Amino acid sequence: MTRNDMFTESTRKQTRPSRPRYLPPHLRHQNANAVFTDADTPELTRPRYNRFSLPQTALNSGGRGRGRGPSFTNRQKPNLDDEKFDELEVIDDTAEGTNETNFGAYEDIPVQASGENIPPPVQTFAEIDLGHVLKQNIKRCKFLKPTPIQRHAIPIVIAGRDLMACAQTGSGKTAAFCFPIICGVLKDRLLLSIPGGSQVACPLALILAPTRELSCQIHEEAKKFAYRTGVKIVVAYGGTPISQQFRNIEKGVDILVATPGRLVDMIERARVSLRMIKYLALDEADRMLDMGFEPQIRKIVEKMDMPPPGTRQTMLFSATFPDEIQKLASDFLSDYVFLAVGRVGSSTDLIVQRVEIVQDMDKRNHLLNLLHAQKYNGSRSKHPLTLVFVETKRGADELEHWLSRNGFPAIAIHGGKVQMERELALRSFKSGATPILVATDVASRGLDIPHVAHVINFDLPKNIDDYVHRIGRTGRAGNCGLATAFFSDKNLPLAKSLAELMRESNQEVPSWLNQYAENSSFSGGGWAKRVGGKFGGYDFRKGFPSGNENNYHSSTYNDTHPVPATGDYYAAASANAQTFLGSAGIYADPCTTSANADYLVGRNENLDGAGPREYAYSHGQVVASGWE
DNA sequence: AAAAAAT
Repeated sequence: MTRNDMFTESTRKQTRPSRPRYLPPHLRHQNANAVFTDADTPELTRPRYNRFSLPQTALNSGGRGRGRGPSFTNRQKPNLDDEKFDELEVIDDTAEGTNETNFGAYEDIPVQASGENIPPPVQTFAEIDLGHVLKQNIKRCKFLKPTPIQRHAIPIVIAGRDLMACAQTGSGKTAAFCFPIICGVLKDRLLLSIPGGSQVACPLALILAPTRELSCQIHEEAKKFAYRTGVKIVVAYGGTPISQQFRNIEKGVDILVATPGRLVDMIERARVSLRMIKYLALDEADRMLDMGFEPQIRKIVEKMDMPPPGTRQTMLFSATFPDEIQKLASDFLSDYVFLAVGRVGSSTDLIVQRVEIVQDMDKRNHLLNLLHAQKYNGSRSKHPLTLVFVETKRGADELEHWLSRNGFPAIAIHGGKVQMERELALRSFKSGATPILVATDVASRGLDIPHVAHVINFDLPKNIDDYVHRIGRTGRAGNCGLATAFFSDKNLPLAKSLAELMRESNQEVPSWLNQYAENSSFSGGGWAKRVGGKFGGYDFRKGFPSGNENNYHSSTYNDTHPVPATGDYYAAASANAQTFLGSAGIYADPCTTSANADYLVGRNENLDGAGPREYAYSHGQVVASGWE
């Protein structure tokens, strides 16, 4: 089946080229700090291309294959005179396996930068002093022009600055941090005498990722970028024997790519030391700093032997950067630049988002209908790759079996499977052998799976940021994709933020969803309020983009005790009170009480029928909720 | 309440 068949008539309507050029709200009256958009790009170098004509073009391109853009491409033909290189699998996150990618879709994307003395962006790779070998590799990787994140981030990192960047995985961000790291490692190795033959490995750079599969993916890419530089890159993650990974490390390691648990293990066994770290990169940083991960990351970054901020370079990347995560992250950074790149292939026009009301008991049948429609809608050879997200591991297994029993070859991936099964599932999906992958959030972030045509949120996530990451698995590298969500009663808390997100990305919002959103007292998906509009985030050092006078962010963000002595607070003395407030980006001291409460944590109320929860209020509005 | 990440 072609992409063409997957889109409904209403979809076509939305993607008319006549739509006005979208400008993110906070760029409309822009003056503060540096803002670069393509308006800064000289007219001659700008492509004759309008981002908003892309979906239309792509949709009508059925005869020419899947959603490709117009005739131009930023890709060269592969350089075939280098056989060994070509043996390496090319899976950089800006590629889609084909040699043609809609890089034109990147050109029109605004980039916002804030911070002190921001190094200016470049327009070409030639302007950056990366050295001869790296330039060769850039050519081999068929990168002709840097993507927006690369144009901005690479000069910042080369200049020695710390960086917090909001950018989608499909935007070329892996290369954005790998090239300057490899370049820096090459220079540092000349200056430093690395002890040889030592039992303990001392990498110069550390790249951390939240899942094993993602660390593998980054490793594969980084190896390609470092080809023939002599820079040694090793990956370390759990679920697989540690002995082989030790052997890899013993051969020397300049750049270590790792998941947190296995890294801590190796450090505690004194096989790895972080004392030589000059570069630290956290991929999917918002996940790395969420409640479950933060202590481990803090341990690695602050309590082992890693040099402190200011003596190393730290880079944080994520598609979304909630305010409270930025606060945590600023502990790791020194005088950093904040970059926000407008989303590509995530919640932009390239992904058509649909929401349907489906109650839990009807979900299976509804899914089957969708899959049937997909199957008989012109598909002759292959079923399009469909990624189905569910809430639980058990739910994933059950749905896998149920789909298989009903004639749809499906395979599940979740953290309850052993690593071999996980990798098998991913391979089987990628190859098309099992064109339906049922996944938990293990697959929601960072993974680059080419040609995912359809993401189905069988169970919607609690958090709008997770939704953004999940649908970002389709519409990669400038191609278009479809995302369908099953919205049930349980998802009421998400109504408002989902409607907002869809509106921002020029999607048709069903009237019932707007109705739910209006009636909802929830300010932002239950856990955390999203700010930043079209961007994945907004530099929290500037405060809220829209005038919320009642916030404590801009003035106190780096204060270890940010609660003002005379603040009007009330926090219930429940164990989770602080957590809830923290999740909403609000700091509260549970000992501080006041009759004039700005923030109040109520216990065990059942506001939406989804079960009793705790709620945090500000002036009568729910600002956070969660289970006790 | 769930998921991920070490054994």
